[in-house]
Amino acid sequence: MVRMPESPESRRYHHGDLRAALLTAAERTLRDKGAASLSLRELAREVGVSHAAPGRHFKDKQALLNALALAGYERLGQALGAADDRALPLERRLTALARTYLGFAIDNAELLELMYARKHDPDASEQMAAAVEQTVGSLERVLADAQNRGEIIEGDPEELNLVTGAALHGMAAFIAGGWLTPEAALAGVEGLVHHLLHGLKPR
Amino acid sequence: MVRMPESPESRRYHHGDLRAALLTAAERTLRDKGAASLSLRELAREVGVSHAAPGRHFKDKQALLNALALAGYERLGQALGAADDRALPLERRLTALARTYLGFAIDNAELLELMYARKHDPDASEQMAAAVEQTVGSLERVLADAQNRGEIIEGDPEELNLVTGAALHGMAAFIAGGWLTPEAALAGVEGLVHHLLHGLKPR
DNA sequence: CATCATTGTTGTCATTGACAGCATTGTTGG
DNA sequence: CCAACAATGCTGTCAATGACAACAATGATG
Repeated sequence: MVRMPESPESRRYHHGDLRAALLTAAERTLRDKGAASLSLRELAREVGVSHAAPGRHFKDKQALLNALALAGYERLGQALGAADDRALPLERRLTALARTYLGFAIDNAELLELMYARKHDPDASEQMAAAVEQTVGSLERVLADAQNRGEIIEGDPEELNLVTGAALHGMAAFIAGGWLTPEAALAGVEGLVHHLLHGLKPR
Repeated sequence: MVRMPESPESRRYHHGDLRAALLTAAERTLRDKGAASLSLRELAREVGVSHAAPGRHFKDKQALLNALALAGYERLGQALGAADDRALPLERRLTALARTYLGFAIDNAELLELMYARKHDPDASEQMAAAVEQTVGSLERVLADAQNRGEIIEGDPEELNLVTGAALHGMAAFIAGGWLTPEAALAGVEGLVHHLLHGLKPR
């Protein structure tokens, strides 16, 4: 009396792609109910497996979160890469990049918070580092190009990356943290980039 | 065999100032072992009270975290206020402010992360909002003064606050998140402020 | 000093993450 | 074709935790 499939496709002993299913469910829960109320057992229930099944795919809860964050960075990196049009004039190019980043922050506030909150597993961070690099790389590329073209000042690229990155990151954090509404954020992008490029001092 | 004080002053039925003791212990734990491993019961043990005692002072765990964050904002706000010298020329004044903020981020990385991660209790946020306002206020004051003196461009103050605030916040987040070492951060402050004021475009 | 609000205490519950041991399935080499 | 064997799931169990209820000691107040 054990083998009694309740619906055609459910109840296979092997789920097929549990890992992916868990990640998907996790991200949905994250979006709906926040990172706090993310429980492995709850996920298992949602996906329809036993409470210990997730353990086969994620060593512990942190591993699940790491995977989630990694996926986030990959999507963000890809979005940024796709949004970067080298043909655009600097200010518009940067604005487009910023808009994309902030858009991601708006649509994935909770996820972004997760991504920021690294609990550096020294091994998981290899992949992570690569993913992060790809997101940061987009910005670096824009600035490097601009520097090569003489559109922005010379000087240590690291420093320029830092300023620009910090400003973008700060905005995104404002959004993710709820200090800034999506509307206000998007409305401010243009000004943000402008002021970054032109400075606050009168010319 | 119940009433047997193990040391002179310990073991009073009423702790005297449990609330404060809990907050202190919590902050220490936060600093040492991170926000994740912060348990009410553990705190109770450290302070030497029963596992349910904290419940008298904090409705639930989140309330404790809120109180912690609030205290953080108060300290930060005070530090910023104290560091702001209206007599200083703009760039130095701003740099001093930034240094103070980043210093706080360095010394209280975990706490800062807590402060960013608001779970808006609509009531607790009144006090919180006031505390936040005080920290943000420092920056606003500097920029408003500068604008009055014609040292920076005119235009919507909100927008200027946003850019500057985002850049500072971003740096602090980099520190709190471990992407930036304290040394690198402090070394970059000067450049950050400079680039903010003067812009990235050549003059 | 009798009453009552504060503040602690013990006891209990459901939930959770982690792990151990076993069961089922899929795969691979003989 | 099938006998290992690896992967992947399952059930059972544990200790820790947050939350709550009922009760006890203390302190404040009229």
